[in-house]
Amino acid sequence: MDKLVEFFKVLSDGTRLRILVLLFHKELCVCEMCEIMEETQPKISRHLAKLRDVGFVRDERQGQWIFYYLNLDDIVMKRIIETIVSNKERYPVLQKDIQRFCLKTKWCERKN
Amino acid sequence: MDKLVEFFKVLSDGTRLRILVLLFHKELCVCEMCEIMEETQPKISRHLAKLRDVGFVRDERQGQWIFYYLNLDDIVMKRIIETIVSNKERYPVLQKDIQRFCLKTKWCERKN
DNA sequence: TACATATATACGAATATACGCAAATAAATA
DNA sequence: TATTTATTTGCGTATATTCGTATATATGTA
Repeated sequence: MDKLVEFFKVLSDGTRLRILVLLFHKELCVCEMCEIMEETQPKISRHLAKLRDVGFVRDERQGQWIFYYLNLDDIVMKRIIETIVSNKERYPVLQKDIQRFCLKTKWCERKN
Repeated sequence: MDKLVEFFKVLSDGTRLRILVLLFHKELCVCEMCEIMEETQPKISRHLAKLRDVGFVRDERQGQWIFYYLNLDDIVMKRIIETIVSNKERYPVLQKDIQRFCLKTKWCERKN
């Protein structure tokens, strides 16, 4: 249960919830998240560090950028994120993030 | 999104998660929860107060006892609890609570 | 090498959280 | 009314969380 409680602690911050929902759609580097979420870089970076520390995301440097990937192996946690995403129309902030994500034209270069 | 984040904040404490999972099965009074969860009464009471303050449970006095009911109208929140319950075998603490709940023989008297 | 860009981190301030213990309140009963 | 049982609450303590700002680190490029 501890891991599940830890997961909920992670989700109990709006910034981290938004990050996880975005990474559910696609891997993103820090500056892409800053732009999409309209948040400062240290703020995003700090929350990503927490997410990485508990293993819910993983990072991969590609040149100048560090890309973050959702890393949920747990089926319960995965289903929780899916439930939120499939009800995104009920959460304006999340919906707006996803909209900016979809409308984004300039992406940092992925190697793979 | 705020309400959802608030919900996760509630779930990010093991005691409250256990309470919600129990109340998902049946309404319970404070002393029944104390016995099932093997926790002190002030501890349970304080967490119930938080849950009531944010509206996730409601209370109803019946004589000497105050019974608490799960009060989740939100479909996303409901589904999250359902997901946890239907995977309870993966969470020993929750499973043990439910087991003690099922084996319980003496109940405080319900009026309705 | 010098500089720009991307990312992480240190630090201090403000705030929140959980807990144990003791005491207060409320209802039931002798 | 006095007592017991059920529940809540006040208080002090320890700890955790978030944020902004400034700075450090790492990589790419001129």
